[in-house]
Amino acid sequence: MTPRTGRAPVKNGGTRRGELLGIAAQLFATRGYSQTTVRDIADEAGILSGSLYHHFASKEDMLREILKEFMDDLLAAFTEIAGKDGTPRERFDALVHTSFATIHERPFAVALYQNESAVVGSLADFDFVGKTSLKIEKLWLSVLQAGRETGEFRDDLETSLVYRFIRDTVWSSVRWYNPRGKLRHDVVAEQYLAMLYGGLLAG
Amino acid sequence: MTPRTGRAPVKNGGTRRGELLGIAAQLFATRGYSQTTVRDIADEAGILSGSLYHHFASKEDMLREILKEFMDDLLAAFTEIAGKDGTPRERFDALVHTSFATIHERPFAVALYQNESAVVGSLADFDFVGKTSLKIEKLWLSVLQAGRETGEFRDDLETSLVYRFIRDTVWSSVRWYNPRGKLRHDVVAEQYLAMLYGGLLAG
Amino acid sequence: MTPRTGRAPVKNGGTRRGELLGIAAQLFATRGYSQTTVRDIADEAGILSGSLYHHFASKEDMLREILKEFMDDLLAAFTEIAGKDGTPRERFDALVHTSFATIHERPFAVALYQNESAVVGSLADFDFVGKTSLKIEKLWLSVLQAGRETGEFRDDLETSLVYRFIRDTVWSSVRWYNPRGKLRHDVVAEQYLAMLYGGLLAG
Amino acid sequence: MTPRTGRAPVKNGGTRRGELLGIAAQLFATRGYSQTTVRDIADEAGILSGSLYHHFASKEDMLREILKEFMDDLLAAFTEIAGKDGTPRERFDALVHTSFATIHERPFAVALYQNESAVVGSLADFDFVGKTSLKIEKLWLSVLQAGRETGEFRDDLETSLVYRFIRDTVWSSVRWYNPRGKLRHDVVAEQYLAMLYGGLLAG
DNA sequence: CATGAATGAGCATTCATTCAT
DNA sequence: TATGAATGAATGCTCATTCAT
Repeated sequence: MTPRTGRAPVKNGGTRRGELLGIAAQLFATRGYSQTTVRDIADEAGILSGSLYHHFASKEDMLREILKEFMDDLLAAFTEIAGKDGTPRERFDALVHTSFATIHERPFAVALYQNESAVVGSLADFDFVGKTSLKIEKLWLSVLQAGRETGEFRDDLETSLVYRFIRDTVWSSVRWYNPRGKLRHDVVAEQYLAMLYGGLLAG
Repeated sequence: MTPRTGRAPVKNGGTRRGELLGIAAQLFATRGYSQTTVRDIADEAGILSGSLYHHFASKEDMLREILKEFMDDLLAAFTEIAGKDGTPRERFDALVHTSFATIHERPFAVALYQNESAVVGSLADFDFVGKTSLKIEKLWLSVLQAGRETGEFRDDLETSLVYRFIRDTVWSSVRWYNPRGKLRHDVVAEQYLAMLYGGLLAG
Repeated sequence: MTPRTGRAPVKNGGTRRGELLGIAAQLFATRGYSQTTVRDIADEAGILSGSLYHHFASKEDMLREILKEFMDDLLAAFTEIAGKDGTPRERFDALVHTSFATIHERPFAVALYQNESAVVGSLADFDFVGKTSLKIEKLWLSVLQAGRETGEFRDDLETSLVYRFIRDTVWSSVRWYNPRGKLRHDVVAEQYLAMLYGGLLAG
Repeated sequence: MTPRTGRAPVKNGGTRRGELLGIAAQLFATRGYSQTTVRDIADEAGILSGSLYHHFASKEDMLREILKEFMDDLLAAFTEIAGKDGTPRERFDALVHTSFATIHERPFAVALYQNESAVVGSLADFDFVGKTSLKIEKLWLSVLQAGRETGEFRDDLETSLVYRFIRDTVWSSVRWYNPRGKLRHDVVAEQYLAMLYGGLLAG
C-alpha cells in the first residue's frame, strides 16, 4: 500500500487501482500521454506492463478515468461557487482562487487537461471533456455577465473574449507554477486578480 | 542540397525543402509532433517516407528547423520593437500587436512553439528554444520595467508574474484563434489591451 | 452453482467439474480451441479464470478430457455394434445411424474431434486420438470387408478410399446439422444410406 | 527471388508479394491461421516480421487475399463447366474432377477454405466467402437438378442433402490427400464417382 | 472453492531510419 | 530526387498460469 518512491501522495482512494492511476497521471502529465508507455507506468509501479491490464482495459482507459474524475470534481466545485450568495465579484474571486488552488493540489490532472484535451476531443469516449468544458464556460460567463449587470464589471468588452483571456491565463499557469515552491497559489491568485481588476496602468 | 538562406519554410519559399517543411509544420501543429509520422508528412507531400531523408536528416531535424526559424524571426521582430523610440506603453502595444499578428500569420509555428517546446526543452539540440525564450522574456520585462519607471505602469505587482500572465494569455490564443474567422487579430489585440490596461472593473 | 445461461444441459456427471467441461466443450467447439480463452470459459461459468485451475491443470487438460471421454464412448459404441449378430449391411446401417445420432447428441464433442484432432495429433498427450481413430477405422473396415465377402457390397472399389469417403461425409455433417432443427438425424442417416447403397443414378 | 526451401512452387505472380502470400498460405493451412504468427511467416521468408507490413496491411489481410483469389478462381472454373454443352452427368463429372484437381494443385488454399471459412464467416471483410460459397452451391444444385429432370439422376433423394454429402466428401479429402503421393487425384475422382453413381451395393 | 494480483512470454503492429537501385 | 524493400526497436495488449489469502 505504501508507494515505493518518495513522490508526494497523489489523490486516490487508497486502492491499488487509485495508486496506479496516480502514477499514470503523473507520467502522462510530465511526458505527455502518447510519450508515456504502458511499460513506463508499470515500471514506476513496480509491476510488469501486462499486469496493468488486470486493473484497466487500456491505456486510454486510464487517461479517461483520470480526466473524468478531475472534470467532474472541477465542475462540482465551480457549480457550488456559482450557486452561493454574494456579489458577482465575490463569486468571481472564488472561481479564480479555486482554480489556482486546484492547480496547486492536482497539478498532474490540470496539466493533462491542458495538454491532452485537444488531442482527445475528437474521440467519442472522451466527449465528456468537451461537454464539461462547455458547462464550466457557461458558469463563468454567467458570473461575468451578472457582474456587468450589477455594474461591478465593465460592459465595453466582449465577455466571451474576456472569458478566454482569463481561462487561458489561469490554467496556463500550471506550466510554470511549482506546488512545492515558495510562491503560494493564493498569492498568485491575488496578484492576478489585482492586475485583472485594476488594470496595468498606474493612477 | 539547396542553400538555406533567406527562405521562409512555412510559407513555401519555392524550394522543395521549404514546401516539405511547411507540410510538416502544419501536421506537427495539428496532430502533435509525436503523433505525426514521417509517413504522414510524406503522404501529404506525395512521396514515400524514405524519400524525406533526402532532404532532412531526421524527423527531429524538421521540427528543429521549423522552431529555429520561427524563434529567430520572433526575437528579431521583438528586438526591433524594443529598440524603437516612443513610450514604454507604445512599445508594449507594439509587442502585443505583433504577437497576435504572428499568431495570425504563422499559426502552425506558434502552435508548435506552444505545444512542443516543453517536451523538447531538455534535448541538447533544442537549447536554442530556452535561450531565445529567455531573451524574449528579458525584452518584454525591460519594456514593462521601463513603464514602471516612467510611471505609466503600476508598480505594486510582481513584474515577473505580470509577464507570465500576459505571455500565457497572448500565446494561448493560438488554440482558439481562427486566422480565417471574422474576428480579426488586431481586434483581439485591442480587446486584450483594453482589458489589461483598464482592468475589469467599471468606473 | 446454477449456470447463468439457459443453455441446454450438456453431458456431465452432475459435478462442478463436469459442468465446467461442458461449458468448455461448447466454447471450444463454437470458437475453436485456440480462439477460446480460459477467461471465456470462466466468464461463462461465473468465476474468475484463475479459479479454473482448481479443477484442471491446464486448458489443454480440459480439451484432452473432453476428447478422451468422447472417443472412448464412441469406440465402445462402435465395438458393441461390430460384435453384434446380423449381416454386415445391418451392422453397417447401425454404424452410420449411431454416427449421426452421436452428432445429434454430442455436437460439441464431435465438432471438437473434427476441428482440433489434426492440430493436437502431434502432441504426445493426445496420442489416444490417433490410436482410437485407428481402432475405429479398423472396425469400420472390417464391416465393409465382411460385406464384400458376403457379396453384399461391391468389390471393385478401394475399401480404404470408400471408408474415407464415408467417414468424411458422416462427420462433416456436424458443420451443418442442427440438433434443434426440423431435419432429424435419423432422416439424414436414411437419406445418406439410400444414396450410398443405391447410387445417384436412376434405374 | 529464389525461395530458400525446396518447397513445391506455390502459385504467385512472381512478385515478392505473391511469394509471401504463398508462404503464408502454406503456414496458415498447416498450422491454422490463428496458430500461425507473423513471425513464422517472416522467418520462413527470411525477413523480419515488421517488414511484412511493407507488403500487407495486416495478417488478416493476407488471409483475405489468399481466400479471395482462391474462391474467385474456383467460382470461375465451376461457372465455365456449368455453362458447357453436354449432359448433366458429364457436367457433374467435370465438377467433381475439377474439385479433386484443385485439391491437388492448391492444397493450401483448399485447406484454408475448409478450416477457416467458418471462423471468418462472421467478419464483414470476409463476406465474399459466404457469398461465393452460395453461388457455387447454386451452380452444383442446378446441375444436380438438371440431371433429375433428364432422368439421369434419381429423384427420390433430397437434392440439398445430396449436395452437402458430396461437397463434404470432396473437400474433406484435402485432409488426407497427398499431392506428392502415388494415389493420383483423378483416380480418387474416378473412385468417388464410381461409388457415388453406382452405389455401394453389389449387383 | 474462489479471489485478486501478478507473471512472463508472446503477439500483431508501428515507425523512424537505411540503402541499393 | 525518388523508390521499394528492409531493419530493429518499441508499443499496446493478450493470455495461460501461479499463488497468497
